Amino acid sequence: MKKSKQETAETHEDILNAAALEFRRNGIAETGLSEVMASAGLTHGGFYRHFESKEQLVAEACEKAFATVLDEVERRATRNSAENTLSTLVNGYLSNRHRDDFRNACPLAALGSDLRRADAKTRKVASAGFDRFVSIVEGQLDKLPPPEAKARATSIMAAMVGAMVLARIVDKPSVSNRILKSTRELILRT
Amino acid sequence: MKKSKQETAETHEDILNAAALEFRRNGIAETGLSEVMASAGLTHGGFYRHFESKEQLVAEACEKAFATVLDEVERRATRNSAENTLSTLVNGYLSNRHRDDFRNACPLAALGSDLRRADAKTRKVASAGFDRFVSIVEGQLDKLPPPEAKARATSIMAAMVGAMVLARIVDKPSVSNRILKSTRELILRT
DNA sequence: TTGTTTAGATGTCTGCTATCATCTATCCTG
DNA sequence: CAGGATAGATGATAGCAGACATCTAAACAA
Repeated sequence: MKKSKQETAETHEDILNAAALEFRRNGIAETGLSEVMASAGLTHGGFYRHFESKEQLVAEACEKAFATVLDEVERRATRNSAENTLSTLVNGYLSNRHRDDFRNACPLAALGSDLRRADAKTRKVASAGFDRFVSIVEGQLDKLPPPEAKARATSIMAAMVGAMVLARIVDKPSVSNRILKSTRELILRT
Repeated sequence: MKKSKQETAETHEDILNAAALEFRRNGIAETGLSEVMASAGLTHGGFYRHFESKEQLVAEACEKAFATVLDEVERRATRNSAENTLSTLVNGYLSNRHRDDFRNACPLAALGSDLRRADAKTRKVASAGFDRFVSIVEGQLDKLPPPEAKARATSIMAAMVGAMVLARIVDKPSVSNRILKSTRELILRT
């Protein structure tokens, strides 16, 4: 049942995409390898032809998730630079859709406390993802001089991630919506 | 090896304190019951004399952690009401000590993505803890009228939790410190 | 004091996990 | 086209998890 090189590469991507989704939705420790493989349409046995350990899968899946999400955010941020894209970015991040749909969810918010406990390689990936996210936000703050812009972008990221984490914990939809709304206001007030 | 009623109650508290610490430090799914019991100075067998399931332990341990942390925050917030206690509260939360020591860590930041996946009872406890935390912050915003104060307090909580989550993920201490500092500034700028 | 209750220790059970061995059918190289 | 290489399926293994049965010594009620 050997597959061609291209098919193998596609399978590798399938596994990564499945893992990136399942980890964000159900947590890293809570997601078994069989679950990931089944979600990719495979059985558990072929896993070690593609990855040497679960830790490596975690690192690669996080990298994939960051790349996908940040490419999309960057694309929308740089599309029409004349508009006020900061509010577009913030309103997109702090939206009900982002809260409820994990297919393009930010790994920082979806895996917050899991990433802290991950191995060094995964934390490196997460740190790089955070840095890139800050840079994108910073690019929307052209009114501020660079040193202040970086600090400001950093604090905006913190507020957005925290709001999303809390909005998903809380069990009353009205409170969840209030968290998102008030944080949009905190960030975007003039 | 039966113990007196008072000793039994003390043991129950010991288990709760051990669980509250281990869950925050290592995660809920990552912490086994034997680990909790050993941390409380016991063996795994006696567990079901005190709790009917791990889920119940999680709920009670979260409640305990919230109560301990919020009592302390409230105590410091209401001590000298003449001072600017908002900055005291924010600087205390967004401190290196809070980031590095899990013994009195805020469960919202330490268990962020774990709480979202917890059972209904635990999420209810977490939601109540969040509400109480917001009320305490709101009490420090006496310059604002009530409706705005609640929204503002909510966004401050989001920023603090997100900053703490990120400060623990990132692998460079300088970046971690920058996250805490810039978020203090975002919240406390006039 | 005597008999009952029970906190906690020891040990077991079932199920799930990550990891690996083996097998087979297909790809790819020579 | 022949033969080695390999993607993925099947199956096994070892370890750990939560949950529970049993045992015992001590607390308590009579």
